[in-house]
Amino acid sequence: MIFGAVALWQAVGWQQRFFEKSGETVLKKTRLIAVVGATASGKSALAEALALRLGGEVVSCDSMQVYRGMDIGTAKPSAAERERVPYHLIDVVDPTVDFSMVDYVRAADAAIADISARGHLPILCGGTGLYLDAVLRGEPASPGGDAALRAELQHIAEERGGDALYQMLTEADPESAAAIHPANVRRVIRALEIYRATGVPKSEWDRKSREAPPRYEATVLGLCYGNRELLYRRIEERVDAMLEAGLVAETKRLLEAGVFAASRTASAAIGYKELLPYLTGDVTLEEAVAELKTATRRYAKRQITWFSAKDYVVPLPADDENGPLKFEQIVNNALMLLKQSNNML
RNA sequence: GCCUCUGUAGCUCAGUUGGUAGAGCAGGGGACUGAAAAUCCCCGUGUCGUUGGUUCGAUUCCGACCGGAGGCA
Repeated sequence: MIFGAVALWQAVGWQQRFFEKSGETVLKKTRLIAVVGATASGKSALAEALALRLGGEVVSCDSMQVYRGMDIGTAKPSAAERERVPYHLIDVVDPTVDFSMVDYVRAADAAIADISARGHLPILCGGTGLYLDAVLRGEPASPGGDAALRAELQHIAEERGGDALYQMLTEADPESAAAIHPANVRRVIRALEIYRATGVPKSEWDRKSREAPPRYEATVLGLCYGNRELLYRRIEERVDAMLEAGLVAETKRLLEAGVFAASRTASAAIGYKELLPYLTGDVTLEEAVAELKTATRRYAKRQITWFSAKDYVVPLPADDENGPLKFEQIVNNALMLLKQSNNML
């Protein structure tokens, strides 16, 4: 019964199309699905299985997989996996480039349009919640920051302290100030930067983009674990596997290539960041690995918090009272949920 | 076998001149609109090893016992 539906979807095609609705010609939004969840929750395998069954192509939704050369640490799909299903937005920039949310949205829009135009189903897959959010909602209405202004504000924070900077924001844009914690200097700077550049409060820009209609007809599946211990075990195993696959050597290579000194974002990647002190001889490998596992667990926790707060995420359990579910079971449940989501047809 | 030190939160430890206890780490919860694998906020009740005794009251003092570390033999 599921396969009947699939055949129909494929026959119709996924591309954007117009249709008549009470005498008006309306642009039908492009259909896509997304698989999200914490790191190591099993997103990639599920996305691949869905792509194979639904005639889809995977669009990575990951802030670090975009970087070339950062392969093991970011858990990119293997060559074999990339042969089975087409992948997009992996290895698109050099690690020295500061890639951001807006760059991602533009690249993702293009990839989605391309996949859809070929009659395939775009399947976003990844753990960078902000990026997915931005794709669904559109890039922020507020303008990008000016490097000189940002540097100036950064300087003030260092010289006079974060409180002084926050005081400036309170005077210029009290509404945004109320929503930002004074200790979160990075956010305070961003809000000030927007206000200085446009004279309009950040909160105003945000409201505008929040009210924009959804850009895609999306179903978002969120892999989740009732028993967090299970997820943590998977994280542990995955980190060990990465080390076995040569994560230390990869980190060393990137370090020697000057990548971490040159980039702001790539050098923040979990895995490399924790192994660096080992390579410089400041901690033992054992200590570095323990730190890496801890950092990964905390990252997973932040992802869980993010995704569980999003009302568009449809929970897809990866376990039950008896332990982990079989992979085939998860895939079947996913297909069922996709079928049930009433905008799927 | 004897002597010394030690046993307090998942871990490492602090502390109570006797009035049932607190830090760091781990962990938990949350925020998040151009750095997001980032950034930031909030959260500490545990048979104070066991068991007797002294005491109005013991985790704190005393004894015994059971773990652990070291020393002497």
